[in-house]
Amino acid sequence: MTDQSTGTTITAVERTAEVLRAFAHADTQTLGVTEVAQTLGISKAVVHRILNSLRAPGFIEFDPGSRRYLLGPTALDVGLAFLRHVDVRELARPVLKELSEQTQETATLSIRSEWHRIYIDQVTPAREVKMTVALGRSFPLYAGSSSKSLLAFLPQHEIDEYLEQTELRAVTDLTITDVSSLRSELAEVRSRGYAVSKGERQAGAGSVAAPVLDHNGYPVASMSLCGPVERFSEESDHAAELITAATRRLSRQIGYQG
Amino acid sequence: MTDQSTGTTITAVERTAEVLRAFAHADTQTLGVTEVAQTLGISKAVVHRILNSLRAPGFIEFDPGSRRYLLGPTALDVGLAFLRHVDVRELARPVLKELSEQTQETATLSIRSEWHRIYIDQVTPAREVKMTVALGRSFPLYAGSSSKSLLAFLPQHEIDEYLEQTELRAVTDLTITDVSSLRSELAEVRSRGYAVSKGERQAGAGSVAAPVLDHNGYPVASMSLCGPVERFSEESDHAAELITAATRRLSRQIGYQG
DNA sequence: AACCGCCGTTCCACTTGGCGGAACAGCCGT
DNA sequence: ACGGCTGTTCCGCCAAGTGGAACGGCGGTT
Repeated sequence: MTDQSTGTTITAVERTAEVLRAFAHADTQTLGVTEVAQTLGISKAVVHRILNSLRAPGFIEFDPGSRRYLLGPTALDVGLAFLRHVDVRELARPVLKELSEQTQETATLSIRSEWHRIYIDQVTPAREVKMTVALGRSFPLYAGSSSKSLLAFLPQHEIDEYLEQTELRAVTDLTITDVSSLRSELAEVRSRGYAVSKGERQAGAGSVAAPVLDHNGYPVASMSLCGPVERFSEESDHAAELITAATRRLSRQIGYQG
Repeated sequence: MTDQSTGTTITAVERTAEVLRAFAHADTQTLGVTEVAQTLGISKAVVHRILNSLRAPGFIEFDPGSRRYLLGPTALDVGLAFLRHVDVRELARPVLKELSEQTQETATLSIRSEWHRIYIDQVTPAREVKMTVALGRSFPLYAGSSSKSLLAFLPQHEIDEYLEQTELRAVTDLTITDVSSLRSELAEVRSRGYAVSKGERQAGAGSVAAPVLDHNGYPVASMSLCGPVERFSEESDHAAELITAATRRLSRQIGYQG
């Protein structure tokens, strides 16, 4: 996807886009002609004509009570059409590649499936000692950084439900198996924005993971960087930085507004 | 709100709106210039310029792989801005009036508040023997058609959680107080699309209710028609028809796509 | 490899559609 | 009633937008 356009543009169309964006970014539901004109630095007459042109197709409505304008339901149609087509795996692919190259570690993408977590993609570095994960294989939602980064950002009642119904069986010697310790760890993950694991899911494996959040702030995926645990002592701060920046970018792309 | 515009319009702006709508209504994520031009009956050169103009502000993106265009994240921004300001009570008001006039019964609007249901609006007919409800008063989420129509359409795990923690105390002699009977009733409500109550919440009161679903398919409100139970024996099929049509319309207005 | 059809992109002459300043009409507060 | 502010309309002007056609690239077929 490229957003650099090189061809001819139409000023009236560009102004239309700016008018719609003004409504998207406004604190108030309604905007007046004069207000929009001042914000965008174009004449009232032009703004009025643009708004008028957007009324019949339903992008804009006029409130005669306040004599101001607001977004109409077609705005929502178009927005939801965008959502229907978002495929997080496709969006994440180039990001995984970039992360793996930058760190020379394995980058993974996981999603939640019911009360489990599944790896759905990975990019491994061109190096001999590295981690690889089994795509499609399911792991418990409490063990490892990818799991924790998903679990931590679920709505509280879903976390509670999960912790209530799940017996925290050790996956490795280092897995957190005590509920109140896990709750503390989840609070830490939320506060930091990313999760760290050193041998909790896979003995000898270190990893850093952060969630990809959707427009509802719901964690729809988790991205991680992982490798042999020795390498992760030195790299973990840098990896954390990269992974949070990458997931933040992806989150925005799928509509997250936090 | 009025969508009949009477002032001057700009052709380029109108075409922009049509281009965006073409993407919203397309079955495929991507559309080509030629395709859009044919659908809308305008020249390829114009379509190309419109799409190009919408790229920098993020409404449209170009996929160099397929050489086709798709909606960009600004489309979602604008759509979500519409959602931020939707007031279901305001949207529902004219519909409540219409329903009450058509049936000569009381039309109500309820929302869920935690594990309760609250009446937030009503329109009563000009007739002496009629129901009125206490706005703002809270009722259990299992008793009465409005409650059942909200509960039935919650995600399964929320239903389970509610039924697990709630003691089904009788509100009237006819209230369902047995969990498995209520589960059957909820399945019936989901299958039918509406709920019926005869004396379950209020002795002597009959009602038909259906949920208003948002863009996630989540029940954000419930609309009902209610009156003395004798009148509801004869009217209930007709009322069900009206209430489901009305809630379907409202649901679509707030982004429901089922 | 050459050819063809199709597509997105660019070009350019033409004309009318879009522009913007200013006037108008309506609304609200004093 | 008056004044200020807003949304709406008017109208002369010209450049912005138009659309047909050519161009360049891609993929499939022979």
